[in-house]
Amino acid sequence: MKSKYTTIIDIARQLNISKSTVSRALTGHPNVKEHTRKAVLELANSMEYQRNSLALGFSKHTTNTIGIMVPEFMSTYFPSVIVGVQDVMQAAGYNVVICQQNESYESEVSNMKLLLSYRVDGIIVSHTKETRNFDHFTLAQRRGVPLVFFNRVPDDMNVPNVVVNDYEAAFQAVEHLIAIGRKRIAHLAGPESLVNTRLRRQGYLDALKKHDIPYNPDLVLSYDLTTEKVKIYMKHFLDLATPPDALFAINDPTAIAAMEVVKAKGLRIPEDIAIVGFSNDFSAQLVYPGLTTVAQPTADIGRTAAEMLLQELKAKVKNDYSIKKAPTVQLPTKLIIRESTMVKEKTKKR
Amino acid sequence: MKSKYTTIIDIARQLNISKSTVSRALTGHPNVKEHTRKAVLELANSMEYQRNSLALGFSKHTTNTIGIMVPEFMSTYFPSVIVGVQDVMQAAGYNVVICQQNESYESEVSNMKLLLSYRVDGIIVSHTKETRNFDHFTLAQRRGVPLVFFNRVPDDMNVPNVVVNDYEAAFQAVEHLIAIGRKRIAHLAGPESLVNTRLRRQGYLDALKKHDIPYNPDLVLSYDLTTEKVKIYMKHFLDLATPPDALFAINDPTAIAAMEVVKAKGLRIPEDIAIVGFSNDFSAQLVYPGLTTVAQPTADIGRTAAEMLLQELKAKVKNDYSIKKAPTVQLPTKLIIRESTMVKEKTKKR
DNA sequence: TTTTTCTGTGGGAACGGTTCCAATTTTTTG
DNA sequence: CAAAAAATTGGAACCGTTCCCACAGAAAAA
Repeated sequence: MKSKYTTIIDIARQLNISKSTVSRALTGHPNVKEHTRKAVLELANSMEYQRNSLALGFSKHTTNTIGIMVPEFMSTYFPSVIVGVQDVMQAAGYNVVICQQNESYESEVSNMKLLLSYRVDGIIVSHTKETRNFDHFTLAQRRGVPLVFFNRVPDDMNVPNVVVNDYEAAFQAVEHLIAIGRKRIAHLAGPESLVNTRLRRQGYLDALKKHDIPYNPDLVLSYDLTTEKVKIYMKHFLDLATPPDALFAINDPTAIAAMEVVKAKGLRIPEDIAIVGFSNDFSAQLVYPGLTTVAQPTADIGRTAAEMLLQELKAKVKNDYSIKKAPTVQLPTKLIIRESTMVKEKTKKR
Repeated sequence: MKSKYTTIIDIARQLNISKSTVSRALTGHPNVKEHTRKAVLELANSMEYQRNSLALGFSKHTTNTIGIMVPEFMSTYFPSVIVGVQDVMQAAGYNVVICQQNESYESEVSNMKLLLSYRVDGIIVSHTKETRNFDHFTLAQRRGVPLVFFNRVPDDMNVPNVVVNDYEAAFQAVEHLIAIGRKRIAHLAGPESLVNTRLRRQGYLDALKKHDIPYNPDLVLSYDLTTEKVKIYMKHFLDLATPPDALFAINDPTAIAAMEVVKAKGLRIPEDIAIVGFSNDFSAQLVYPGLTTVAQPTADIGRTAAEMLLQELKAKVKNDYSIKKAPTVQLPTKLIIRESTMVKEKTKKR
């Protein structure tokens, strides 16, 4: 069955010239007579010719396409990183294909293989919460496909990455809670597998220490980020003999789910319990009361990751395989204070 | 420069057999001696062989990959449709690549060409708000690449699609506003280019008519869905001599932006103005007060679209090109009533 | 034993494009 | 006007895989 796509051979036959010439005319090679080029371009246009990227990538060993793999996109974090990536990549003449893992390690491995089998030129990644084995990533490296990580970065891979200072941001967030007079600060942490979890918890611990607040293990719980579970953990916190007067949550969905539980119990935010989240998801400003949270420059993260990948791609072409420390870029965060931690001045004045 | 990828030829050479046999062993062709197959699979494994999808697609004229194009993914609507699509497609052994248009017509055309140049087997689409010309879609059809639309469907293309009954849903939403006693119901509509806009407005108009509420053109505005503009339009509504006592918004982001304006003006929701949105975005339950809205079965929409595409792909293989009316599937919506339209019983009782 | 039917394997074309090299044509130069 | 140089074109190899065809050897049937 003849394919319905026009090929350069079709064009060549019609014009009675060789396919080499057609190819040259279409790719803008200088050595084609103006007359010929015009004829080719016109016919190509009228036949709706469209280059076959499969054949091209196959023959050139490069596809001008990069992949981006994200663990999920139900929060606004990853989508807006992606927008930043596309921004830079499109300007550089690259195509971007997006893969979404649904937080499943298995999907991650198969998406990785998919991208490699399509011979993408490079990949930008944030791994799933389940990922503990990084072989599928080193495989890409062995194949000479540059990787750039963001947000969730494997500990022991020497790979370029762009992150925020999770430690510092968490430290500041907790200090803010202390500054408004809270002493029993709970922390709902993420899964141990994520660097972010560990760094943010360390920030939490060190902020407590700096202000001579003893660390209470009862007030720290790790969980797997499935927000249904937040109900259980928050109930646990609130049922303690002396319940916490503040919560630092690993991210905004967690914080928001926690708020539901607090409100359902008839407690007031922030009077009874102040709450801080992380990432400044779109919904953080919508919930009632507005959620104090650490803003991340998502689009910038995407743009920076894309630029780093372009660097890698350029270095690769130049065969610059010098083994050096992979670069890490750290972008600034900003604590956004909203009602969930706002001491009401009015109440005091009256 | 030798590629770093293992090929079947590498394997054939090492085992001193022909590449045909290697190919057969790897693809599970029956005519291979068990002994040979085992040797091939083992060596392939240890050499980390990974089939070259470019070569495969190129040679077989089919890629086992479908594309999905969405206008944006900052709201939760499209991401959750995508999850539904992936669900079905992965089970059917297809890969899914995602393209995002940022509501730009130009991106839509170039993403379409990208997908076609990669010879995807089919495409699921929701077009941008800017799209008025559908040539890039008919091009795909001429190439024999089946399309399935959802949510935003071109008017005059005979193409399979899955939608909700926008008319009916809007009708119900407005009737609900009338039921709680509202008479001056404003409508912030979307751009004229979208079918959804026209259907929902018709639902709005007919609900008014049914309840003998005269149509007031001052209370209906079309806008381009850039939420910054909502401020202008809402101010206009609220500054009318007799301002509206209810708002039916084209979608949830619009409704939520409108709520901001209303609250900033010191008016109460729903007492002064009741508000209804559309789609039941994740944020609809988070805003204060909770937003009444029309829930769409997003994951089902994705799954259904995927199943329809699989049908098309199957029909295509069987060379079943009978020209018939393309199927339309309509999925049910559900009006979710929250505080933004909830008459407070308590207040009455007291 | 001879013929027929399977099995397993190898060889080579095909897919659509790029690219290098050689051949041809055109232009320039002496 | 011939020779040299430059411009333009054609031919063929190549990329990795599938798949059809041919063929050898083994097993089954005659």
